[in-house]
Amino acid sequence: MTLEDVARAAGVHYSTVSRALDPDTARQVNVVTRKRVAAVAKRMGYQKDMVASGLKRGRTHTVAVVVGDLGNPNIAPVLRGIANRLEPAGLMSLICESQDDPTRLERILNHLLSRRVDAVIMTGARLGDGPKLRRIRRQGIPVVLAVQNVPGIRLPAYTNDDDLGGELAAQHLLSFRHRRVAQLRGPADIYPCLQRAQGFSRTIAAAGAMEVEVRFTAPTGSPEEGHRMMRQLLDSKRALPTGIFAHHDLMAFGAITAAEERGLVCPRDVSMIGYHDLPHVERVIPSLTSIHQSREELGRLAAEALVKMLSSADGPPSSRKLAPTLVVRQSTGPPRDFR
Amino acid sequence: MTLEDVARAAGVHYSTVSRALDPDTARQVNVVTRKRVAAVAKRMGYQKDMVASGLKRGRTHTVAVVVGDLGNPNIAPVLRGIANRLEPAGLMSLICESQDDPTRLERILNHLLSRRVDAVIMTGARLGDGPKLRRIRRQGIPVVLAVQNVPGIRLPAYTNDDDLGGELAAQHLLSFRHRRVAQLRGPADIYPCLQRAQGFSRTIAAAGAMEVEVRFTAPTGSPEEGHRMMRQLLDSKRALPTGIFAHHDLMAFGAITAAEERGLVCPRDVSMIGYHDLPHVERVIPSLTSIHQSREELGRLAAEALVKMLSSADGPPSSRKLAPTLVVRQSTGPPRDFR
DNA sequence: CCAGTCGCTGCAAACGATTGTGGCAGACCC
DNA sequence: GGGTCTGCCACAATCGTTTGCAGCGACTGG
Repeated sequence: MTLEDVARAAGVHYSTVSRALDPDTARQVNVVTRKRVAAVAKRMGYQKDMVASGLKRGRTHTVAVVVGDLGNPNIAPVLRGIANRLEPAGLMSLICESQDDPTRLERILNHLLSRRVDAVIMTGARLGDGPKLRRIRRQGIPVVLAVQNVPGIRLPAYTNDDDLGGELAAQHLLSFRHRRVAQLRGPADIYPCLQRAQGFSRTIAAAGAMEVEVRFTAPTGSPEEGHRMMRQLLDSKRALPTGIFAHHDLMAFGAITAAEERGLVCPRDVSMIGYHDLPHVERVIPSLTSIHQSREELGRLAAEALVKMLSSADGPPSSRKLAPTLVVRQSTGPPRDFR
Repeated sequence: MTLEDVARAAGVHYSTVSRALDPDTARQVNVVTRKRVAAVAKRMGYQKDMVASGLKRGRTHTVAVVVGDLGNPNIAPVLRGIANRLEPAGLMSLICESQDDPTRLERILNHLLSRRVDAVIMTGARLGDGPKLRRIRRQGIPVVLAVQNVPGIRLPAYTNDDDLGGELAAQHLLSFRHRRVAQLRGPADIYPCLQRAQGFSRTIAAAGAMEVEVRFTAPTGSPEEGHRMMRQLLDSKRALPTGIFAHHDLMAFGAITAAEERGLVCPRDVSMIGYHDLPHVERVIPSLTSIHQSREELGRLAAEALVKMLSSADGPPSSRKLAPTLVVRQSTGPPRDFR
């Protein structure tokens, strides 16, 4: 079922059919032929071949969405935000998982070039990914970052303000008069984690409180890692911090478990604050104080920016940082001394 | 950067380059020219245009994955299973969200035809979707179902055995000697929910126990719906069941809350068993007894089947049903009379 | 030595759409 | 009435690959 079939049935040349069916060129063909062609096309169930169209026009109407880890439950809402915003623009998302592996990412990006995607949304950028992304950009393909930013990169980015998130966590602990705190850090090559750490440390230092350094950073945000890091704190000869900021809710869970194994009770003996406000953390025991941030909105903004970049020639849209909020629940409270 | 550019640089005709670079035809060209061409292509960074190739060959190397609701946290692992299995076959997944709307689904499927996708994985099939899917199938495009099956459809399906899941839930309650039970049902046009209900009711009836009918089914599996349905049970003049099977963990949460609002304690006054074994339900209070089923594996199987259908001409691969398992936690126990 | 074969490569026609160009009417102006 | 303009449509080239076919040496067997 091609243009030619329709043309034959309608008694016109196939180029006329092409023009008649494309809203942008439809006015070039007489209204009566246009109607006739449209009717015939509809009756025959003609559907334009997007592949052929893509070859000729150089537009595939496809946006690649690169995800670090599809197992991460935080990512689904972002994908949804992206897909929903892309759809009215006639675009679709091609999903690829880099599995947080630079070599894989490199291979994937090459493949995407070969597929002639119109644009790329990078949701799992790590610190070393800048050059790779710039290479894509230089090929004339718009690239935007979502969720995770990379410092020093000149690409539109739609992220949460993780520095502020760290600050909120610190302020919350300070408000309970914690004077000795620590943080369980996420991966060192993820910029948001660095920012959380920075916002937290800065605020703690400014208040003259004491931050106990934890040497290691977690390679992933799993409960096991949280458990391991908390054990390290518990096993060290230093006095235990009374307030702890985990860079991930799951790490907070693991840390709480580790504390409980030593007979410590949260929040009586140690306050714990998580990050991400995962669904249902309000029902865990103790319900987790956490930092809430948007996900679907981030995807929507990133897609929005891309649609703009694809349709207009003016400069790249500006980045945006969304403010996270603190959700206070049962896992934080005043330190023992103040009860 | 096209075949022609490479050909010029290598001093051969571009058709020779095409043959030299395709492993399937490479043996048609002399080994020394082949090496030279390969070297030149590599040096120039040539990448074949998949769009043009797709037009000529009629293969886009793209598989559409239709998802009912991207907000559902259960879906991400399925996508991961799909993507991981597709990747080594050189395929990529194009994601589309039907938002559980038949009209939208229709539009999406048409669009997919226009994009000439190689195959379709349908993860969110509802009861009325059979004809639409058959239409795609008739166009020669392989279709497989994942997660949600549809009765009477002759398509390979990779699902969990929800009838068995219902049976397990019933057996568990019976093992505690519950004699009066009820279920909070999920959407009526989702086959897995029907099967859960059927497996549950059958097992309860066979044991001679009593199932209290709840008239309504939930349009979604949200906590609010669970709350609403539980309230209905509590408000009815009939004696309250001692064991309740919710078709979704979130509905179980809502139901527990509703019970607590009436001063009932779970599991002392009423046992609650959920479905899906969502991440972290082991930490909620009370930790939820639930039915665990696979997700990533389902995606992997569906993708596997598609790859087979695309590469070989023999009949459709056979469907598979994975057995769920019961995970016993704190939200279930013996009814009060037996303590 | 010649016909037949074989290995290699070039030629050109597709795939299905888009789009610049040109031609043919009819309308219009003076 | 001749010239110009305008509206409408057909023609054909093009996007970058794939692939059947043909040509052309070289080799081989009789």
